[in-house]
Amino acid sequence: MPELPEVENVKLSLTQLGTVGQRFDQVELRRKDLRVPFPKGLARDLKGQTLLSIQRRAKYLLFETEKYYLLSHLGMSGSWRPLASSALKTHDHVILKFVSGLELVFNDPRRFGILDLVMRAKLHDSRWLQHLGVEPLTKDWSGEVLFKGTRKMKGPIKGFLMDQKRVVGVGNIYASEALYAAGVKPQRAARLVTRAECELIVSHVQRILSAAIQAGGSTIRDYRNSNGESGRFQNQFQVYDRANQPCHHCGRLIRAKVIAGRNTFWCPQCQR
DNA sequence: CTGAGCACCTGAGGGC
DNA sequence: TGCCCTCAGGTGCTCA
Repeated sequence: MPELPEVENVKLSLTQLGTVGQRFDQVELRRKDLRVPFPKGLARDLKGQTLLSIQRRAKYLLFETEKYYLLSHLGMSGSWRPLASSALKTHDHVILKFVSGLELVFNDPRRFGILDLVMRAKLHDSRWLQHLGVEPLTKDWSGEVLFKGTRKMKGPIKGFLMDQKRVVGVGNIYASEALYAAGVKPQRAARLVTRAECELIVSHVQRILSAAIQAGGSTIRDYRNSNGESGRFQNQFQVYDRANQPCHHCGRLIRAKVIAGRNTFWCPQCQR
């Protein structure tokens, strides 16, 4: 489900619910694990902590409290919603209850998500964050950084963009979309991408991620923000999930193939 | 170090 | 209607 724009929108919608400033009360764990076991003492430690902010690092949500960060990764199918008056559903695995009575439910059918609690000082050394690369929407990322980072890389440029150790937040949708916009074939060896193309790729990744954030993210099947709203950026896809449909620019049929382990879409005419 | 393949899990959709 | 197969927005691990 979620790449950077979707996680960013979950962050924004959770904040809009008025969660920040509220004090945690009970935390209900309705099973013992997701991809990994819930940390020991999660419920006990979080109780009484005040939620100071909700941040995003890569595709992780960071719930900041006085002593801890609660890390949440949505995996492929995770979502947060207020319980309000709605009934519990299957795959509702965690309920964060606040003193005010507000309750946030984490639902994740495939259970590829992660929930972890780390001490504030150890946040960036945590097993989940320590290997992460640069944030794409900051000045720390540039054509020069991409160019230098790819010079010895034999693998496809698409795989490099999706590798969270290199640059974070770009997943299968936005990698295909950005490479189309930049005119670079996704299967091209990263080290053969020119300096000028690196500039183009960075600017298009940044433009597309920003536009997708503005559009509320992309909903292919089931993505919803925490207000239950779908994204709208899927209406602007140029290549993703458009195999055998005409390119909006040249009319050639969009091709699809597994590259870097994931189904990948490109225009054989517009991308070289 | 790199890159490929596999594993983790459920549900939707297509073909028969 | 039901069964079987494939595929899905992610990422950590193992192995060569």
